[in-house]
Amino acid sequence: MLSNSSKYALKAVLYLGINSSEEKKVLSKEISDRTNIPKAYLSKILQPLSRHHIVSSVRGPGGGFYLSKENRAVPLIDIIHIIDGDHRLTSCLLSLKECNAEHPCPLHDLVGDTKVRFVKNLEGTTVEDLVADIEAGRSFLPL
Amino acid sequence: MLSNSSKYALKAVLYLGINSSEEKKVLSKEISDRTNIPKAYLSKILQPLSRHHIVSSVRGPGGGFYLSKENRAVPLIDIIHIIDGDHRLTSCLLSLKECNAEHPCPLHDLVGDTKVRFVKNLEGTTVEDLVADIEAGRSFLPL
DNA sequence: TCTTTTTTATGATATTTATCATATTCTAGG
DNA sequence: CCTAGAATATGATAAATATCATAAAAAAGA
Repeated sequence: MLSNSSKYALKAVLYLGINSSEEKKVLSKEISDRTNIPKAYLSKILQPLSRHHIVSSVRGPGGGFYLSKENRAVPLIDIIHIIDGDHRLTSCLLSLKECNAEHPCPLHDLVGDTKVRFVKNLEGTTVEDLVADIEAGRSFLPL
Repeated sequence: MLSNSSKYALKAVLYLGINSSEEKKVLSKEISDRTNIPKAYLSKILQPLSRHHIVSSVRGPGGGFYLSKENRAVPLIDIIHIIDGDHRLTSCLLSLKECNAEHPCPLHDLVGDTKVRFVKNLEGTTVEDLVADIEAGRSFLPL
């Protein structure tokens, strides 16, 4: 469903959503320590996120990672697409190119709209939505 | 979601569902040729399926693989469990051990019951159900 | 401009998954 | 009981993913 890497990406972004701001930047080492994501691996994941403006970063002393207002408005699906590409989530259960609603593979109706709805949820939910849930105690920050 | 191996397993079982019977056994080579599953890899997948009585097999001249009446009544989830284990399908989206409905991770409600329902469908659907769909033209056999 | 702090980039290793190859066991038939 | 046809078992290789390590670039401050 999701690769390890995109799970880590989501965790890291959520950590920044809760613990960072333009004024309070966070070191990758801190994210790594608190979330138990291996340090060097995390760095490799943060790079494309930074390049694609999912997270913000400044280097040098006093630098670090943080989420800007714009970053917080990013839909979750973008994070997954950047890390996993856009095929992994949407492809047919049997990885058949020719499978669709009009010409369904045998498993097609077993997933039915469930996967479609899940993807729609990922498109319609932003980072700040999840941060709000965590801050309201409706879910917990994965550490 | 599903490993390559369990996709192959499902395809192979469906091929047998359509093309085999107690009287008409099928060589692994034929399955491989028709479904484009690599021959040696397919053999490795058929072995645990045979051991767990998901498919039937006899060796020696005139032998091969086939589905018995009992094999056809096997729910799909069994095939996936044998190949992938039972964690891959049911685990939390972020692979968090502590995630559940009362203590949900931030993504929990995005999947919501959709995954639960999918698994229920896999439990409630048998090989013969899918074979019937294919034979009735409601879906196609993946070749 | 030098040093330190931090991200960014690149490359190396390890682990898992997928694939290939071959030897072994079983069974039917001559 | 010998031979050939098949599944079964085991081990080797390749490719993808995850992880580790280090060097380079940028930015701030002295």
